[in-house]
Amino acid sequence: MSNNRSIAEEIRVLFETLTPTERKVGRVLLANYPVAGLETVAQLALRADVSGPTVLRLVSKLGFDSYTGFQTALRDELEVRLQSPLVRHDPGQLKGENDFLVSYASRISQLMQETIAHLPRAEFDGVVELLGDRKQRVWLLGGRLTEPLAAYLGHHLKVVRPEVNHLRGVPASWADSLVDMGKHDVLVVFDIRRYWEGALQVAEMAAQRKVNVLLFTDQWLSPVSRVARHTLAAHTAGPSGWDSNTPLMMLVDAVIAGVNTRRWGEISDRLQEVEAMRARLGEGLPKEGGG
Amino acid sequence: MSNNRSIAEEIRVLFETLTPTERKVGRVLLANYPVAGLETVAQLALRADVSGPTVLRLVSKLGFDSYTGFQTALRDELEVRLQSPLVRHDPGQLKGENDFLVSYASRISQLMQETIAHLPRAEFDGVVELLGDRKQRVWLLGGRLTEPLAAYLGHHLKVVRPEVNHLRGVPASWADSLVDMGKHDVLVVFDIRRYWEGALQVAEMAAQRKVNVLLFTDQWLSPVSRVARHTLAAHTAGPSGWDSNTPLMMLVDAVIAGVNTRRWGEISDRLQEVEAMRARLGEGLPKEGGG
DNA sequence: TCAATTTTGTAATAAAAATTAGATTGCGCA
DNA sequence: TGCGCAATCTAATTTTTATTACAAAATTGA
Repeated sequence: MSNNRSIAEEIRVLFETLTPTERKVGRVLLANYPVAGLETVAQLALRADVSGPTVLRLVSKLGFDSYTGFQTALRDELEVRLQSPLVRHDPGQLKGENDFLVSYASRISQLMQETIAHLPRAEFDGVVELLGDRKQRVWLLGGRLTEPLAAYLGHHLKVVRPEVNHLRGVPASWADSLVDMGKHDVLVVFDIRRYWEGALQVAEMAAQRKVNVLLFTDQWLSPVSRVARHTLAAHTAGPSGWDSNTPLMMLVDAVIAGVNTRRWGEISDRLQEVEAMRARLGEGLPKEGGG
Repeated sequence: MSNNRSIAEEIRVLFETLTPTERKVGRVLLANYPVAGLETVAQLALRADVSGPTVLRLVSKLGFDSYTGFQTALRDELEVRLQSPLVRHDPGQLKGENDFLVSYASRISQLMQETIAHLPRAEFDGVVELLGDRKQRVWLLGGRLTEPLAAYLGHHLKVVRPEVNHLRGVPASWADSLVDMGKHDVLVVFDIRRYWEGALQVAEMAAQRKVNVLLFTDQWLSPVSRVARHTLAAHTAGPSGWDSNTPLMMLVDAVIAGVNTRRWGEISDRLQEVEAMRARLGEGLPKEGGG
């Protein structure tokens, strides 16, 4: 209205000056922009869990003298946006304070692109192949910071295949598992700087027993790569020195998507079963299951 | 109503069978899809130079029993379209494996951009502020799939501040912790679809005790957002695709980065410095090499 | 703690919209 | 030419929706 800022931006700018409930509306609007704003006042109010008048007050603060006017503006914006096929996000348009987040994201995007560019396809395929193979047993091992990633991968694999185990607790206890492993086992190791001696030892022992060792690591390659059948390296050096594990997460996500997509035929049945069970169990505990 | 064809397709299919004036409406609708359909009957009628009832008749032929229902369908379509579905388990889509990784990465990049673009800066600041405040105690709570993310955040926070706790085990045991919480506690909740009832209950109880509830969620906003002091929403994926938690991970990473250096200006400047240096050094990242 | 102020929701009201009924127009065909 | 039928519009009606006024609740500051 007043200026040429988009309504979304206007919301962000005003955000701090809004009352708590008005912020709720703002959040819903931004999180589902702009569709949420095209609903009726009552619907939007319901979504945001506030009353109608609160929605109207926010719209008024945004500079519109009627909800209809607000919607018209949204539609006009949308029309322009949908015309040009390449949506221009114009990250640089927001000046000053938003720089940090925006450049953070673009930096990580860049890291992700690098990660992909340097990743041998054969390695990726090999990993997907092994993890999708139901005749293999899967064992997951993570370091201090990568443990969560291992758990995340485990959760997703458990949905689509049996025999997914997570190595936890003290290293000594892993021997029990290790002694039974052979060429029908896959050991997935996560190891990034600073590399962890224990991981190398376990991986070496496993490799000796013909276990298929898969490695998720950073671009400087954990020594585990020497014994790994396949290695996936993510570029993790974040901005300003500290590491970011987001690119590694993307690799994990990509592997999950790869397994799911490639094995879709096989897993779709299993997925429905799992869904049904989960529904009956009433969306159970948040805790990891196996071990 | 009808099948799973998009409304636009439906119009094209029916086009031959339409009366002359109804076709006018159809043309306007297609030419300005779907925005034209989100206007009022009268507005659309005016655009197409027909009367209101003609519009209604077309809508009726499309299989809707009310104009409102038609608009709802349009909005739903639009919602899906605007959030760029990630990986569809469309077997035909996965032709060249090479494409898979590249397009996967670029889609995730896009999701990350969207995430950032929709994120109210005040929310991010508020989260960093609270998590960086050493006078607060921090409690982490994750759902089935987000538990690892909570753990990841926890690991990093522990490095830079005391009093970081992870709520694990059965929900009942959380009561022990909950009873001691107050306005000097921060409860960080991770909750993405499908939302978890337990998380809401805990968050509600916590909020009642004046605990600062922080929420990491997806763009559809967990109900926890109703009681959360600050909400960070990541754009994950479309309903038909596989969810990717990478954008959420990026948010976590960004928050960690923010907490690590509470001084914004320095980060921002440093970031730009690093960028500039990198440009001048021509991509000076270390190549892969043995460890 | 209590009063002042802001925020928020409820419920009544006004406005606008969708829908329907019936009249009118336009068109093909004997 | 004029009858019959489909297509379309006008205008009345009903329903939905936005809006407003006011009361309740929450928050703030002393």
